[in-house]
Amino acid sequence: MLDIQLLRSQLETVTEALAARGMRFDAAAFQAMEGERKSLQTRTQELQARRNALSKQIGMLKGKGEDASAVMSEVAGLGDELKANEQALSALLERINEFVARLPNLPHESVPHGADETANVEVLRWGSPRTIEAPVRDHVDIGAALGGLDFETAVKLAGSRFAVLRGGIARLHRALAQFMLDVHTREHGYTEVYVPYLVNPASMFGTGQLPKFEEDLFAVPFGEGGRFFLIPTSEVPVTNFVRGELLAPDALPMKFVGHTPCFRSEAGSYGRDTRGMIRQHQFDKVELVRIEHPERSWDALEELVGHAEAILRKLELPYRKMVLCTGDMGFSAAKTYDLEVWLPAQNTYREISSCSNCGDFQGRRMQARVRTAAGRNEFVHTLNGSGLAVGRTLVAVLENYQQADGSVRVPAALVPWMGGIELIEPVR
RNA sequence: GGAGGUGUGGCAGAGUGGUUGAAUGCACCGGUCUUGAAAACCGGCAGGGGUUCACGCCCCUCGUGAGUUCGAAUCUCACCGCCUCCGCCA
Repeated sequence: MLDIQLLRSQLETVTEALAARGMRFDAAAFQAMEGERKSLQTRTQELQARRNALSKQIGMLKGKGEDASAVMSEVAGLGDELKANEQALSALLERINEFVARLPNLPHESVPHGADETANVEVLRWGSPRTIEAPVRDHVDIGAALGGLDFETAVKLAGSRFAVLRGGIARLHRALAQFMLDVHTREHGYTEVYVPYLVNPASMFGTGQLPKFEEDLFAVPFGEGGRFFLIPTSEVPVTNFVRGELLAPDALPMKFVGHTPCFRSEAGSYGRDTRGMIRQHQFDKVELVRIEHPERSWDALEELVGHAEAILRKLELPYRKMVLCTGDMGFSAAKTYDLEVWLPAQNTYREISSCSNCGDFQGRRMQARVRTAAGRNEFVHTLNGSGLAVGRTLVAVLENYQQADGSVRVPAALVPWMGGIELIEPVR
């Protein structure tokens, strides 16, 4: 959520910044609502002040045993107008709030300008694609040959965009997640967390999925009129740890790593990535989340990306590091690095991690603050990044480590997590 | 599922219709004292918003939302969380 004070005082600057993100911001509509709010609020508060003063008088008079009926009838006359004003004001405030809640975060000054992903900037390329003896097969064929990747059964069980894994590939999938968790906890200082996969609407608001992106989520009705949402990323439950909290300075930074399934409706992505497990309704992800002091968050972002990169390096998977341009960033992000892994079958790099600093955007939505040394309360800065998307890492390993005989080598760093297995062979 | 209790500032904890946004303690900040620290003492200290050049004035907030009342932390209702007991299930 943007600071409404900023909207009031720097309307032009904000409008420009949002335009860079491809967001058409109706400044006139906002100003109209604000003008109305101002007069309505002033009038309402005048009436409230009058009522409070008169009521206080009644109290004093009655305390002294005097007659208060004249004052009482005067204050009674205020009732209708006051009530009407209060209702109009709260309705308007709700409208303004809803309006502001749908505005995305402002890009950091270091973010390149551009309309879409073609304007993203490559800042680093690591590793070189190994030579694979022709023909190069994609993970779907590799998985089918191994008998470990089964989309037909998944369709029977659930539908398209789901997968069933078996044998060595299922094991590989588990090993990858465990490996990532162990590296981040042992080597990068993150605290492992286990969290709910269903969350309430307030949590979804806190990280920015609601109110604007409800169609991307799976909802589960519960109780009378209540509902849960399936998390689209563990960023949601983990970041919301601090919702509504006023934290002591020494409580920060908080560094969490969680492994959860993620659920996305993928509404609007109908023709895209229909083959294989690149884009699924359910996938596992190991997520890094950091709650930071405002002045530390930009350093923290660089660290965080490095932690995600470390996984790719240990697995010896070639990747490149991109800075997303203004037009390609997510709703809550102030700056985002994407890590893209080399997929030989697609002969290109594909996103496997997205690491963002959200600044105070989520902190303000969550009302999560930290008491600074100066005694002021500031909204915390929040960061999150995939470290990594497990399903896509599985795809990357299958494709990059495929061998001519149809088997798949296990990356050396992963062998201990595979119980010593170095080669994935067909399921019997 | 049934019965009862409870939800107040960073924390603990008073407050049951009227000059209470809220006693007190702890924590925190400033000062006195001290070579320094501690202790003691003095002072400050909830958040958000409106208005003002400023001093200030005003409004809202005691889990959330409705309601009663001239006036609600205090009364009523619903919801949410927590605690205890009973039942049921693992």
